[in-house]
Amino acid sequence: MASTPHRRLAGARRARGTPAETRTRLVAAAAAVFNRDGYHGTDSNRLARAAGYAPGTFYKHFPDKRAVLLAAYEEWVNGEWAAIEMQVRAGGDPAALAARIVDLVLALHRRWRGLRSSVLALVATDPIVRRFYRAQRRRQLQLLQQLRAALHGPRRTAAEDAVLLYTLERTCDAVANGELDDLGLSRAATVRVLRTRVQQHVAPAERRR
Amino acid sequence: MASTPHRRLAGARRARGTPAETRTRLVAAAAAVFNRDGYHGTDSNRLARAAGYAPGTFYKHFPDKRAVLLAAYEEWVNGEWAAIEMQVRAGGDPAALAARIVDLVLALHRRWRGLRSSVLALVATDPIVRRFYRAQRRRQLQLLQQLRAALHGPRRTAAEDAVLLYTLERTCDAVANGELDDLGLSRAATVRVLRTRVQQHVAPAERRR
Amino acid sequence: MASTPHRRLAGARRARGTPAETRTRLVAAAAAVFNRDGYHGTDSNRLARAAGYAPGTFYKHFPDKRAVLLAAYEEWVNGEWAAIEMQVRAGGDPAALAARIVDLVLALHRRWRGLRSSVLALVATDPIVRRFYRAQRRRQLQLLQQLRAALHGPRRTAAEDAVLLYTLERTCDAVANGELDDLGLSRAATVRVLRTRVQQHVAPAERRR
Amino acid sequence: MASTPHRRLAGARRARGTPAETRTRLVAAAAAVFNRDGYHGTDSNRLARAAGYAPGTFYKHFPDKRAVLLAAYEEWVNGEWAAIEMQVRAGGDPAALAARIVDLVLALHRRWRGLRSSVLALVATDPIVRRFYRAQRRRQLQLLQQLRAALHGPRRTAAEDAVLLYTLERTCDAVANGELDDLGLSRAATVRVLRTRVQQHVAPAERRR
DNA sequence: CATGAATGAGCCTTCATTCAT
DNA sequence: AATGAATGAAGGCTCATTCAT
Repeated sequence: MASTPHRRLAGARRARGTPAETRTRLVAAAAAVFNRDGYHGTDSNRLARAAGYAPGTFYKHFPDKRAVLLAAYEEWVNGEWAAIEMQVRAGGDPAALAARIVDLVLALHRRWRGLRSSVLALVATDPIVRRFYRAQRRRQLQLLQQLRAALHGPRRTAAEDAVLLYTLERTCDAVANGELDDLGLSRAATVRVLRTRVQQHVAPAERRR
Repeated sequence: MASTPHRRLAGARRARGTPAETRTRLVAAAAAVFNRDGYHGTDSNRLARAAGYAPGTFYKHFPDKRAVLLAAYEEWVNGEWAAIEMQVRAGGDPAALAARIVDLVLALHRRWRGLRSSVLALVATDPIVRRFYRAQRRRQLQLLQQLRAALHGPRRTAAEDAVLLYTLERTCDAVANGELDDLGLSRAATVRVLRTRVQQHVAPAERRR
Repeated sequence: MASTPHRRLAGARRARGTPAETRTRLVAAAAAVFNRDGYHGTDSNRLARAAGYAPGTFYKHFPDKRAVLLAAYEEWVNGEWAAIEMQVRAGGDPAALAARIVDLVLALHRRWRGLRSSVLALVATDPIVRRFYRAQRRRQLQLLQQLRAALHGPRRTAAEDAVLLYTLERTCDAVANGELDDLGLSRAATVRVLRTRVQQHVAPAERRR
Repeated sequence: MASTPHRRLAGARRARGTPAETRTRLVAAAAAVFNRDGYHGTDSNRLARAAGYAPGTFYKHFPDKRAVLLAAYEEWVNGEWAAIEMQVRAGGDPAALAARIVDLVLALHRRWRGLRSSVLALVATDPIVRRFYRAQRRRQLQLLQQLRAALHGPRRTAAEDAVLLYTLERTCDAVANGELDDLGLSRAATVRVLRTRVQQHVAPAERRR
């Protein structure tokens, strides 16, 4: 009874779940913290603590700080695609679908603008983040093509697709960041412009105007 | 051990010019270094040395690192505007002018992509940089309106103007960053799309197609 | 050049004890170093190294350099009080007790003159140190009153108490600093004067002279 | 007329007075700034500017920052002595004289507490300041003896004189610093205690009480 | 698996001092 | 005599990362 006096406490060490669960928690917490404070606005200790772990645990699951950012971003991109695909499968007439997609993208950019900014801040200087980011873009382009095909939309060059994506992304960021409000522009009007752009790009040109 | 703790060898080599000249050198050097290494990739000592000065000199001219970034960015924006206005004054038919402006913006984004990225990296997290950045945007919108007026272009809403600017900016950044090459897209084709967009937005709609 | 700017060799040698132990070591080392070199004669890195730690460790335990000074000073004051109270409890006739207290205070001022000077150097300019310092003084005044009561000493006004404390403190500092030796005065004689002052102030006036 | 185009401006260089005047201005400005901000709270550039000069000028008149402090302090001590001697020469009965001297010392400590603190902050760590400070103390002791002689006061040992000086000085500092107010003690009562001490020490013991 | 004390390179900034003009 | 631009060592503090437990 007194033979293993330390055992009980030592044995009571946290074992809060499988490694996968821990990793998931770390990524989720990191996403939230990056989103709030920015990549350069936190440190890895804070990320670990936000997930309820000690600093060391963080480095058991990620080689470095950048790695969680990438993981969080990947999760985000996957989520965005899944949501868009769900909308596409939900069907509806092209105009309505385009509107729903714009709204969706906008909402996600809004919710995760800080995380997105964190990624962008590294894309310029970090080759690995850059490669990762562009890989996501490639998949995005493919998705757009599939979407157009599904809707029996018009032929578009890859360049046109890319410009549309940039327009959508950048404008959504602007709305999400509050940049438009700041400029005294109407958010609603801008969203309408965006919807039109997406529609015209993606939807079959039924006797336009 | 106390008394006068810093009996340094300090000294001053030369007085290489007026404060204005020094400031100019510091801003120019900072622009180049930020452009190459990114805001978070250098430090104020390096910026000073790049301009040929000691660390202390830096702080005689700027309260902190952010301040040079702002100065460098302001210089850049002014330069861009001046160049665009020069093109506008040079005149020519709208299509050609639009093309020249797109080329110009593209070249400037290409040359200074790192500087631009540095600013963007801070816009998300630093309120002062954000305010500064948006003030520039406001002026940009005004310029665009003037340009359209000068060309007797069509009526556009402010939202449309903004979306055009975002499209132009983001796509130019993408080209400048090499993102397009990376995606296997033709830079020339993309530029052509951009030119068309700008033309249609700004130029009088003479029997379009 | 960016990516991960600080891929350091960082590491941790050992976990040499509980945070409380580390803190204690840091305070003790800081007391010694301040005592030797003065507050403005060292820096936080040196304080950490003196305790056997790296610079970063210091800031895990104190928000800034001033905080250790305060901690070290508090420790010192507590030690002085404890020692005096021990003497009081040891009892003895008032004259002898007064003498022992003066000797004690003197010894402590002698041993820690540099630390005391460090605190005084900040009291004038740093509001936080000032508040702290005066709080200690208040407790000192209370202690003196209790001492007088315990000895059934004469009534004294608070002003008289304060003047006695100042006399004791300042003269002890002078002796401790070697100021008296420097002035060619006899340390023993001065101590005798002090003892008399304290005795007369604190002890019952049995047929004085 | 055009032969010496730069002469006029170059010749118009400031020549605001003799070196002695410049030095005096520098010392006066330094005294004021040290008094307000403390020795470690300003820098030599600020001292020069406060006197209306450029940084370089400062070092034409003083070998280093410490030297002005010493000069300012010396000036202060001389002023205090001169004032006291004036009071002594003004005569009057010993009790009144003692009161006037206490008031005088108090007023000067009050006015220049920051300057005094600056000196004290260095005395502990800087041998040169220490030597200087103690030389002043020696002269002070002599003055006290002369004062006692002039008043036909009682014999006192040098140790007693020193303790009186310390009491006077430290208590005046406390009053000047606001320490007493802070402790909830009456300034007037404390001053009365001080006056009595000085009187008893210096004045002939006419049937005391 | 998790902990968290410890690390130390390095960033930002200050300021006593110099020297060419 | 005065100037003031320039200096650069060093101080305060951070944070990505490690490793003994």
